[in-house]
Formats: sequence, structure tokens, C-alpha cells
Amino acid sequence: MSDPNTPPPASDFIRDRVRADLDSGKVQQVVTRFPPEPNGYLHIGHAKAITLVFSIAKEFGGRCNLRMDDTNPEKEAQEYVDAIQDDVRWLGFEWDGLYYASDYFPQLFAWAEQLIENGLAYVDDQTAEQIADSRGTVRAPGKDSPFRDRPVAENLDLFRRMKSGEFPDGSKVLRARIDMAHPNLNLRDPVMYRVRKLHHQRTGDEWCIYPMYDWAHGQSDSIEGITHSLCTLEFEHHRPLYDWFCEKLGIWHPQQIEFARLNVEYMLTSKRKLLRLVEEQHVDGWDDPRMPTIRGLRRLGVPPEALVAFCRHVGIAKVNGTHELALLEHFVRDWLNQHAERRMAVLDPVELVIENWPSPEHVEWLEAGNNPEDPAAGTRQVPFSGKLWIEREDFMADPPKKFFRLGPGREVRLRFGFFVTCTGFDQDDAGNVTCIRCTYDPETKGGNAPDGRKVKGTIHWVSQAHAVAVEARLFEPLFREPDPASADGDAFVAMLRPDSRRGVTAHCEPSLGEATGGQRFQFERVGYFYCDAKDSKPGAPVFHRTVGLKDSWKKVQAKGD
RNA sequence: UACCCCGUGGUGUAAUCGGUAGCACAGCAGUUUUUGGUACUGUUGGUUCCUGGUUCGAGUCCAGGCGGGGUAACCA
Repeated sequence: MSDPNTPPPASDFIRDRVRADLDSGKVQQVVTRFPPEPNGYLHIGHAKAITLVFSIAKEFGGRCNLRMDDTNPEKEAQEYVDAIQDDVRWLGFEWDGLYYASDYFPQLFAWAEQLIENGLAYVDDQTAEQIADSRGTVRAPGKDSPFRDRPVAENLDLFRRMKSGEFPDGSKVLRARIDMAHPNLNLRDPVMYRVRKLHHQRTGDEWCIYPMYDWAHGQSDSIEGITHSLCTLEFEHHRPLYDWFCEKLGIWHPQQIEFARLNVEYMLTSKRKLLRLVEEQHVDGWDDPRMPTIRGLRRLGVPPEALVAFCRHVGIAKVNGTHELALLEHFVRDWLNQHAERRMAVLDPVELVIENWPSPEHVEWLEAGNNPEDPAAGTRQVPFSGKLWIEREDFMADPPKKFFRLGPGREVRLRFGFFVTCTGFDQDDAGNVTCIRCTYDPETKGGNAPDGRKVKGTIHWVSQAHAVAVEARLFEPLFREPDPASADGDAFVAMLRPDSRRGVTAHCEPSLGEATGGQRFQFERVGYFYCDAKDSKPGAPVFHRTVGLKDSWKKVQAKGD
């Protein structure tokens, strides 16, 4: 059993580096940051990054900022800014400073002028296409722009006029003057600014030139005094450029360190592909419980503590790998087992009639423990009567020896209730069992026989007269294949599982009728369920199956076949 | 085929200054059990990609292979 507060591994290549920088005195206090672009919702991969950067700051007594990397108004929106903050907080983290890259536009502009003055940046009049063509390829060097050697004064003048809006979109860019033959394509005079006459959600119409990622990101880190700038592996070849800008500017130089992004079986972590699932309505939205977004996992019922425990456990590395879904499920079950109260609900009902029950009106109230893992959770009263619902799969007309549930002549315990012995059953013309007849032993109330006899099986049940029918949604992975990301182009869409969501009516014990959004329960012997805050109405809760219970009977069965 | 990164059981990740492979999940077997859940116990899996070299000793260092991933947006 894992404890969410388990101290993280004592060392890994990032923590080793942080410790070394602290020991050498290179930095006094660790400062990290989580820098999302507010152009979409956060997903499980971000959860890993968030857990990492906030944890490192905390472990070493440092600080961690949340910074919106809002340098491209074309795709960004306030809606995402709000959602990101909400998601980070839901995970249980609180930032020291909330910043926006757009707040640094004036400083960035001044620094760009400084680079121009030092002959390290120039205004290029080429089209995007020409720039792409002249960049060369991975094997062939690029060609210098005809505007590469413009005099400093002309560059300065042009750049200022770019800012004042004199030139149309795409007509000019500011580029760093590095080396068009550099083996690292990122150093072949990368674009720093482009002209985009767009309204920005924070700066309004103040700017019509916007900085590119490489130019904005490292400088923002520097301004905030970030000591360790953690990012994913695909930014490895950007590090030389990150370093170049800081060195040429002579400003505080944070250390960029890359780690492998998180991949989990059956999950996609490409914003583009997730957007497509939403737009084509393969899912109900970004918060669909089948989505790997933080909001989706939240509505699935995954507790934030479990998600964070998972993120801590997976550790960090420089190799991209894929984690088994079973590992995530382990952490989810682990937390839920300790915290979720138990209830009884029948998802696929079949009638059970107790033939020797005193009278149709007779009801016995039984005491049921709320959580065997937590006595403090107390008990509740559950009504028992002569007509019940039990799970269809808990009865077999001709059961094998290893089946411990109900069958003709067999005795089982009805959880918290009585021992019942099956005396017979009815079937319809198609052979479906329609009713199971039993007798009960009044001496076994509560579930124990005074004569000490044992039963091998215990099954759950719900009194028909008291049952509350509610909607339960059963989810399975969105994709049929464990690695949908491996599909080329549009192929991932064809991998969608047709029945990844199934709605059923759950017949529940009365107390479940009053469940409210956000509550989590274990439906005994079935699985963990989350009361969805979005679709539930007072008196009409909607439950989402977060994860099933482990089922060792299913394994025995599979072997028998 | 240019450059960069990486290569430990099924999966993921550990192993101080080089000392002889650990942990979690999954799997298997069993004990306990008023959830075939939980808990507990035991256990199967690794020639640490390969080949050489240095060394008393290498997963750890060196060389050469092989394999995997990444990179050519006025996106981040």
C-alpha cells in the first residue's frame, strides 16, 4: 500500500543537478515554473510536469511559479487561463507567483533592440516560404538571407516601425543572427518576432509583433529568476538557443533540463488529436470522463491524490516510454480503498424471492459498515425485505464447483443480511432466468450462523421496494489499441472503441439517492463510482465508474474455458 | 543519411568514489476474509543491446558496432 505522502526518490538526474547547484552556491534558492500555453486543457502529461516542478521547489525549500506562455494570441483564450489554474489547484498545488509572458513584452522588445545594436539580430523581408527554403535541411546548410547584413541603424528603424504597425502581417520578421550553416537547425537565424495584427487577450491591441517561443521563453525564465527550467525532451535541441540568448544578452541564465514526457497506455497526449476528438464529437467535450485531460480524469472520479501519487511514482528519465494503465489504476484503487465509503448497488438485476419471508410488508433494517478499512466511517441502516434484486452473474443454474455464489441447493450470505438457500428458479421461454427462489435462515441475521456453519460466498443485494434507480455510466478506454499515438495521421480515429461508454440503470440502496456531486463510493463487489457534479440533479445522481474492483473470479473463469 | 538524446526482468524505474542487480505494478501460488475487494506470505521472470578494452573487480569508465527516439512552423 502506497502512501501519497511517500517521500519521492532521493535522487534522479534533475534533483542531483539541483542539489549540486545548491551545494556549489551557484543558486541560493531553487525557483522552478510551470509554463503552459493557454491554448487548450491540461492533460495527464501536464500532471506529471506539474507534480515534478512543484515538488522539486518544495523539497528544496524553493519557489514555483505558474506562468502563462501567452505569446500567440491566435490560439489562446482566457477560458484556458482559468481552466489551467483550476486544474493545478485541483491537483493540490499552489504557485508562488502567477505571471504572464505577455507582461514581459516591453522588456523583450528592449532586449531585442540590444541584440540588434550588437549586430546579433536583423530584420528580414523574406516571405515565410523563402525563409523556410533558405534554412536548408538536416544535411544541407542553409543560405544567408539577402537582408542579413543590413546596417544596425536600418535594422533598428525597421524593427521599431514593425512594432508601430507600419508593415502588414508576414511582411517582415526579426531574426537572430547566428549561423545559417549550423548543424542544429534551431540556430540557423531563428525568427524572434513576427508581425500579427491580432487582439491579445491581455495586452489588447498594444502589440502587433509577437515573440516566438525560443525568444520569449528563456527570457521570461530569466526575468523571474528561474534557476532550473524543466521541460520535455523535444526541447533538447532548443537548449543551445536558450543558452545563446542568455549569454549574448548577459542576463541571468537559468539551466534548462529536459525529461521524458509521460505516456500511458490507451491515452493520447497530443493537444491536436484531443482537440479533434472533441470537435468531431467522438467524446462529449474536454471534460468527458474518457479523456486523458485533468478535467476528464476528474469527472471519471480519479482522486487528485491518486493522480499525484502516480506521477511521483513514475519518476523521470530521458527515455520516452509508456506506462501500463494498470499502474495508474493501482494508485486509484489504493486511495479509494482507504477513503471511499461502501454501498450496495445492483447493475444487472435479477429477482430473488424469499419464500419463507414473514409477509410482503415485513422489513428488517440491517446495520452495514461504511468502510472496513476505516472504522471511523461508521455504519448505516439498510432495509431488507422478501423481494430483492441481486446481480444476474451471481446465479448459475448449473454452477461449476468453484463457483461460490448462488445455484440450486446452494447457500450464500447476503451481505450484512441473512444466509439464503436457493430452492429453485424460473425461466422465460428463451431460457433466461427471471426469478430465483430461496428460503432464508432467520437465525443468521447480520450474516453469522449461531451454529457456526460457514458459507463460501457473500453477494450483494438491494431491497426492491426500497431501491433507487439511478443512471450509472460504465467507461472503458477510449481506444482499442494500447498505443493510439503510434497510429499515423488520422488512423487513431479508427482505433476508437465503439462502446467505450455504456449507460446502465443501477438499483441502489436508498442512501445513494441523496448522493451529491463529487462524492465517491465503492459499490461493493462492483467497483468505485463517482457522483458526477455536472450531470447529477438533486435526488437524481449520476454515477461514473472510476475503476472496477480487481476480479480474481474472472481469472478463474477464464482459465476454466 | 546531418546533429542531439537514449538503451537495466512483461511495464516503469533504482543501484554512493567502478564491488557484482533492488523496488513498484503486472503474472503465478497460498493464507486470512461477512466484498472471489483489502491485507499478508511466498514465487516465476534480467547472459544490465552487442563486441572488444581498462581493472583484482564494470550496469557503471573507454572504443567500435547495433537498436530506439527526437529535430528542418512567421506553433509551443
